[in-house]
Amino acid sequence: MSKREALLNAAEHKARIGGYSNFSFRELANEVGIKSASVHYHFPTKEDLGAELAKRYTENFLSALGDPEELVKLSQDPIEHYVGKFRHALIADQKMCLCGLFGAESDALPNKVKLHTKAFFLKNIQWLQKAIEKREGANTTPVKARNKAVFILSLLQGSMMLSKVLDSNEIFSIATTLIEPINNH
Amino acid sequence: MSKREALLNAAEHKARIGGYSNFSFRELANEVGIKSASVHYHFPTKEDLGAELAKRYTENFLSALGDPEELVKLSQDPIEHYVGKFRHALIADQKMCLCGLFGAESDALPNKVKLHTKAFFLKNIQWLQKAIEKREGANTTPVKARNKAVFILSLLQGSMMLSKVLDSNEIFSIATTLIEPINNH
DNA sequence: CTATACTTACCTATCAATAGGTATTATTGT
DNA sequence: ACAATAATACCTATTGATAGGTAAGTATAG
Repeated sequence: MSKREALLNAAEHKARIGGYSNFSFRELANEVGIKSASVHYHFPTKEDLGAELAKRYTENFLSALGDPEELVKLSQDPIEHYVGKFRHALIADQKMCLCGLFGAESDALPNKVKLHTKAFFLKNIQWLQKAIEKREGANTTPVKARNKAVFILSLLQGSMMLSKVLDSNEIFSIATTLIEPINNH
Repeated sequence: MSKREALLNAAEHKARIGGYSNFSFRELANEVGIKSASVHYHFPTKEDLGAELAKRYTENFLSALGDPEELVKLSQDPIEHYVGKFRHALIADQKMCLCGLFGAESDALPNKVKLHTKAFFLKNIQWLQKAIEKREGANTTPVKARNKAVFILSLLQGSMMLSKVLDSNEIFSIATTLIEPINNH
């Protein structure tokens, strides 16, 4: 693993716990075994590092999701698939969604970081909208599908946060169980 | 207004934009016109200030909500009333819920602050549970009402965050419009 | 006289960032 | 093949700003 990757991994770990201000060049450098000044070689400023972090997170998340059309073709529920990715982040990683945290503090974020965080949400809404359109076929419209996408993403982000602060994975289960009745409405 | 109150107000403003690390003793002192060392007279440590902030926010929010039983008696929908408080925070204040932000970064918060943040969510779930029980009478159970409470609070917190990062109040409207179908389920 | 509400004057730690330097490894021109 | 060039991946040392926190002193009101 390159030092650059190691720096991003260390930064992601810390950012997913306490946000943008929860990682510093010094700490990251110590963790990967270089000097803090050398971090500036890979990332000129902290803003650049933060932007790359959000960008990489978005790319990894979206590529892990795959194509919703493929899932529907294989008779898999893409929404359940989607919820599973969030469940994994919460239960296995025991951490928040990086962009969920960045999103909450977005008004205090450097511009580049904010833009990449925004892109995460737009791309996720697009993915969900397509998933719902493919799953429900003629029973929905682009607007209705997009509204459901916004609803699902909001609920997942919110319940993830509640689960973290109340230290209870059950909270996430409760909230996500109530997604289905909405979908069938 | 006392300096103590002014400090809390300034801290709340900053914290609701960028979280716990977005306010400092120096900045707060400058804003209210005292020296940073004098802030320690009112709040021994930043942890104490943060805890008081979350505590005061919770008290103000709960007392602004009033008693859900009273609302039901006056034929008002307590859930709509509740959603209105969040809408106000987002539209009028143009800021996140303080505890929504603290909740997202709760694993990096000093203990006292984390505990008061946790209390905010427990008290809000209790309020919503009672509201649903009073509104739906024999049509619900304590468990079902609590689950709905968790669902509503998750959705509100999540949609508030999405609205902030996407800079669109419509997102909040879309997400909250979909609360009612769930309630009637 | 004494508690309240500050002030001045510090401290130590940490922050992101910069300047200037050193090996090591690739690339390129002849 | 070999030397010149340049990019890669770091280093030490330092800057100016900012962080939270402390001790000792001062003004003021009851």
